[in-house]
Amino acid sequence: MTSMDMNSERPYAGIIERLKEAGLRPTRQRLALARILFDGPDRHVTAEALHSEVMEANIRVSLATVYNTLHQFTRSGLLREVVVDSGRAYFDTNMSDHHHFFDEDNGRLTDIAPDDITLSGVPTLPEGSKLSRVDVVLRVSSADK
Amino acid sequence: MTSMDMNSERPYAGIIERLKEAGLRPTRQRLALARILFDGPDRHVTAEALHSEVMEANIRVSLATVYNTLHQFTRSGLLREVVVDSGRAYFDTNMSDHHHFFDEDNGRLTDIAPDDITLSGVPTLPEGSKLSRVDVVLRVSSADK
DNA sequence: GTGTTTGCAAAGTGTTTGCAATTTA
DNA sequence: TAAATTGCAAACACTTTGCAAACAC
Repeated sequence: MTSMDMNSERPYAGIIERLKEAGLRPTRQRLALARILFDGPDRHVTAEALHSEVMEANIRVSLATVYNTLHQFTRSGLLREVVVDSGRAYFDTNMSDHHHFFDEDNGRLTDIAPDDITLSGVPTLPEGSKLSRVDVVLRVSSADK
Repeated sequence: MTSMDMNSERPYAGIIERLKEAGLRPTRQRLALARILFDGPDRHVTAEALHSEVMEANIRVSLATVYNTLHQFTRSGLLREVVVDSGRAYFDTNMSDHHHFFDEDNGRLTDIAPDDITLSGVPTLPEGSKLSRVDVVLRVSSADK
């Protein structure tokens, strides 16, 4: 008995519509990735990690397709990118306004609810520019040994 | 004796001591880079940009040395890295507590004084981790045409 | 002299792209 | 069948590294 009983009859219910709404054909690869990403609680993934995960589920998806899909999902508003590392891209399924802890030792991201932190007095923007987003990252080290 | 004069007679005055204090030999390459970085107002650079700049000054420094030097300076507390792009590293000569505007259209960083923005109510950290830094990035698009 | 630093070129990492083959509608 | 999507392998951008030659003290 697995914990996925409630999904086993119509495993892609909802997800198919979600992809269609985004104008993306519900292909085998996109469905597998979307299911990993959107079935369950919010997640933070890198392309490599998501690729490993989908492979472990015995679904063959190329790494190139994982990259393409992550960007399509981002463009469609299903994901957002979180910049915390100058060497790799992270994606977040939580599209609501919030911030992050980033553990520099293990590369793990954790959400911070917007109520848990307050940012006030946003300064005047440089001439002729418009604010597209505010990112707050609390960098921590886990130093766990 | 003080090293307060920034005139052209002793172009490296101060910088040499600064490198020595950091335990770094004042080589031709390090002096040239340090001068570009620390003579004048605070700056934000990428490795490529700094390399171009030093080359324009007719000082031959390899890109590998620029990378190595940026990291040595960072380790020594002369620079800090600012993470705003998942594809390249930015370095900031301003070591005091402050935040940034990042223009996503032209890759330009601008400092925000800590008084111009207030962050309150930092949440409890995950179990067993310690805060190493708080980064606030206001992403803007210049959309200048 | 001796240990440090440099430059080169090669290697490494993460990511994107061109295009033929495959799949979807 | 027409258009979208995939996978591969090659190309890319940025960064790091091994090592012999050059340099600083």
